[in-house]
Amino acid sequence: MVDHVLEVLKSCSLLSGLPEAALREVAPLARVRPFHANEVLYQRGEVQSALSVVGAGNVRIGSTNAEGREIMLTLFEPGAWFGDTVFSPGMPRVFGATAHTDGELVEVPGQDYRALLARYPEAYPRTLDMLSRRLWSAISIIEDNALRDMPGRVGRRLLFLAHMHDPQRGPGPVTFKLTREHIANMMGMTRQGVHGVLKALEQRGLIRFSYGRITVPDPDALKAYLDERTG
Amino acid sequence: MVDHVLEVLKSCSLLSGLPEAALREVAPLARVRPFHANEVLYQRGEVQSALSVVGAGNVRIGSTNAEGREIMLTLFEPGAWFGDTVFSPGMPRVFGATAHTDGELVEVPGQDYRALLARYPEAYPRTLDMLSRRLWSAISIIEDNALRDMPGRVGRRLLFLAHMHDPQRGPGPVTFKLTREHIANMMGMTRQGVHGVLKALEQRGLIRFSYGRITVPDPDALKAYLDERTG
DNA sequence: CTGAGACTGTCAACGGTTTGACAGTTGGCA
DNA sequence: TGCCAACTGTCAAACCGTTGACAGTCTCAG
Repeated sequence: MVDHVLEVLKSCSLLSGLPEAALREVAPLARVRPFHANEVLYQRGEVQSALSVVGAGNVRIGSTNAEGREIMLTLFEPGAWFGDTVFSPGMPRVFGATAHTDGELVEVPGQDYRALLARYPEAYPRTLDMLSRRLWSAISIIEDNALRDMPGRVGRRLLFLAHMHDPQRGPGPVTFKLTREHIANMMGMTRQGVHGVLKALEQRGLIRFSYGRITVPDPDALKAYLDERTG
Repeated sequence: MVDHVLEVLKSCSLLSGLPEAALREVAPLARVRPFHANEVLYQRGEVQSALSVVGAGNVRIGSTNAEGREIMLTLFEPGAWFGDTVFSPGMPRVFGATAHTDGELVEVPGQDYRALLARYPEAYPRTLDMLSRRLWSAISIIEDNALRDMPGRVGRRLLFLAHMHDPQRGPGPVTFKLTREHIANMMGMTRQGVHGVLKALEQRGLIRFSYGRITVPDPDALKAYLDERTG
């Protein structure tokens, strides 16, 4: 069990600045939490803080507005970390997390994680680097929303997901288990609007899709196309 | 001179986790850089990394697309810090900075800043906290863009600016030196579209504006109105 | 293998935003 | 003081995405 936790923690880029000995220290403090598709993992407003690492399956991060419309911010793959309040203890959670598929979470109590960092301060720079990169990603999305048209926004968001999916930037195809509606909720568009955009991208051979799935066969080609388009 | 630099550094929330002794150490290494309105301070792609603290005046952060349309992400006030690559040395700058008014920047070389943190590791938690909060702000904006309508987006962005302007959340009025076109560039809208939204908000007494200026007399009232509206 | 539920494709009508254009206003600078 | 450049208000037409609706397709559980 602890070995399994250790494997998951090792796979997490946020923790890769910590020596293995440190991970061995926290592994026993972590909790494994299996989840089923569409289960609510955290709700906005909860005050407990934990660092969650996706051990298996996918997790949607997002929130819901008063009318019940869900907005999805991103989709996390195994190895991804989240827990927006881990670095700001005492603050209520700003975003919610929902299981996208079956899977499991490894949760390190925030206090233990922070104590661990304090004991291994050499890991801080890496931690700041990871947070900082996540901030860039977020800001890039804001930027895209402001100055791209709809096909540009959707295409770039798919690239963003592809990058999250496989940070090593392997040039191969990437497939997501996303419906039109998921994408619509991610972009603040409608299902029908997404349909039109995806159809156009498909006709250029830049994406392919089937029932409940969408694949980017060549992320670099998609990126080249998007950069060429001004929009 | 060094005293003046020290004052600016002390005013910066990112550095407030460092003891004064630490700030005294870096102050001599910092460079004061006066600027004039609309001067380009940094361009996207530059690789040098520095932590910049606004000493006086306002700075626009943003970027430009291929057609030359500028998008503004935020407006920084004195005491604000930026320098997106400070925590990820070697990466090219992701955003550009332009002087919005006359003013001055205090620049600490990234290397010196990172070395200082390493020497005073007790400052790391505060640093992570600040970065983390900035990430929330960014994600909140993405969220607003996806699930609010246009008046909701503009109103919330004004609140965001008000918060940046005065993080102590004083309840008083806040004034920005922004044209309709600046706001349009910030929101990815047109000048005319912004006009309509602002006019509606003005009729409710939630904002006031004059030539090149816009003021939010009561941020809390604006927030209450926006929360009441679902959009 | 079969049915129910989830997902998808498509259409017309509607509505809100942009486009483009122009005149009026403001404020700073000579 | 007067001028010019920057900023603002406003309008109609064109455009694009949404709304709402419905039938068709796919998948998986039983």
